[in-house]
Amino acid sequence: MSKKHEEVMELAKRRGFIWPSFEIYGGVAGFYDFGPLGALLKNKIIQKWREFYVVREGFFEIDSPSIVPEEVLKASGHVEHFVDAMVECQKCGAAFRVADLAREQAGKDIEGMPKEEMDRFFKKHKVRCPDCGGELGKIFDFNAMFRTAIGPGSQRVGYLRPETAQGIFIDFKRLQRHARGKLPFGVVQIGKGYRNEISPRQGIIRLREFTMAEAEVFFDPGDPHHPRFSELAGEQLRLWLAKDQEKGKEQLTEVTVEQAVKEKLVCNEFMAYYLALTKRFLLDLGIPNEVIRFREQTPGQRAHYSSETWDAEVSTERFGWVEIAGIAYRTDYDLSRHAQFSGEDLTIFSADKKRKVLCHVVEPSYGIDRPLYCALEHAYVQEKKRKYFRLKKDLAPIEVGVFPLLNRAGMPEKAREVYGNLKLKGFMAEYNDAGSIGRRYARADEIGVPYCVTIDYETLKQNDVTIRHRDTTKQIRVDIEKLPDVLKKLLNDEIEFDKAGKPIETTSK
RNA sequence: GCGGCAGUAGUCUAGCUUGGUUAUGACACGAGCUUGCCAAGCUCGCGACGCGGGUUCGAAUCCCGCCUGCCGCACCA
Repeated sequence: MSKKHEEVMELAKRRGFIWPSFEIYGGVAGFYDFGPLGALLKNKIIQKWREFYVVREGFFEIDSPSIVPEEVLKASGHVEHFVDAMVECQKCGAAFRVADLAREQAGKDIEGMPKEEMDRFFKKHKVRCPDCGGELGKIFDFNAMFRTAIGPGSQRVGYLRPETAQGIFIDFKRLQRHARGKLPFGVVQIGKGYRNEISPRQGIIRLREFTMAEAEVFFDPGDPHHPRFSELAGEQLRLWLAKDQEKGKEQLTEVTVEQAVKEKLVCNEFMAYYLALTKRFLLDLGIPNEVIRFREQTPGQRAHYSSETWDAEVSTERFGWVEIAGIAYRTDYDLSRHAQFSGEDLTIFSADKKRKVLCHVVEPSYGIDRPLYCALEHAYVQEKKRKYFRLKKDLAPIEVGVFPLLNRAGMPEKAREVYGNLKLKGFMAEYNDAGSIGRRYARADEIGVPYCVTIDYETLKQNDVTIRHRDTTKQIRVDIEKLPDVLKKLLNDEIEFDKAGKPIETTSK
């Protein structure tokens, strides 16, 4: 049992980052709420992701429904691959798709049959375990999508989306027009996805409802060159190749992005580019390089739509290597399926306008909840006297704490004034005058507040304040008029702490 | 989903074996006092037996079901 995980979760729970959902009704496994600080943190992670993919990559962001009619997910292959009735052998424990066994042993297609009927059908046809001949257990749904009915009456079948990607593929015709027919172009969607896990157990790592951020990059399969490949070509990647995994070798292959493509370890520039971008994103969340690796999925592990997939994994104390993002080469699978099922022509003109092509897709797909946990775990610091989240400044839910040194001589009033001004300037600030100054610093550290401003006797005389740095507990003095500007520069890493004001010595008891 | 163990204030915890006063303590939190910089101190206060049923005169304590968590198995497209 990992002590760190327990401490991180205890702190996260106590201070309002993460709570089990539906607690007063006993809770439901696989669901977590983000409390006030957790919601702020999550939004900052999402915002950072937007900066990477929407601002810098220039991808279009859309927002489509999370309830999806059945035809879409039939076309995408999810109905076939997600909603399987399963049965387990009671003797050897092997699990099988009910539909497969019925076809093999009774020669009948029972897809869509109610479970009770399937049970009767299995008894009637004496279906046994194909591996050991053992008795089979009760039939159960596994890993199903959440099913629902759209509207009354006819009850059109719908599902809660298992991924946001389909919303993008569905809109392809309008999106490519929005891109004015130019290739490549990318589209992203950030939103909830749903997977009805059988027994989610790893806390926030395996949720039944989770936030995902997905990008679909459309390109001409005849021209798989990323226009800005050179920008990331030199980035180092640590790859765990499928062939090494199959041989049971733990060894990682360290190459540059450029080498990865040249040596055909990664199938094309788009895939390699987004591996590198994913690495940069994780580093930017404060996750150290040593705990990041890219694992190539073996053919058996890959989803039905993918011909090559790399998982970005982060090592955690509690859960080992955790998949944070998947970079999948979806080929033209989705577009061709939707073209086929909808009857729409989804081909477009190639860059040279000489050919009609069906775009290929590379998909960097991220969970948001998992990196949030990883960022917390890797930010958690236990020092002699204090334990706190050393969150990156641009992730900290509260940016600045404002405290009066003492509750007398007009200090609280002055502190509230400073606090009010900082809020007006857009800072996520918190005022606290409870207990002693030391307690306030400790409470602020705990939730990762990078800077604390203290109003003391000097403030009242010379209109300046101290700023305290979370990581070093060092302090500087800064004029109140300059405070917002200095804080902004500090938070943006534009200035060094020691040079942002006059360093001061404090006398502690 | 199967088997084993567990669940007491915001957090940690005593009590459970052997049923019986107003459920223990600490920390945290709030108010007041105090306090010249890193969880100081004093006073007061808030706050819990996971949910439901059963046994019993009486249940935190014994029994059953459910929920949740942990461990193992299975599952994780």
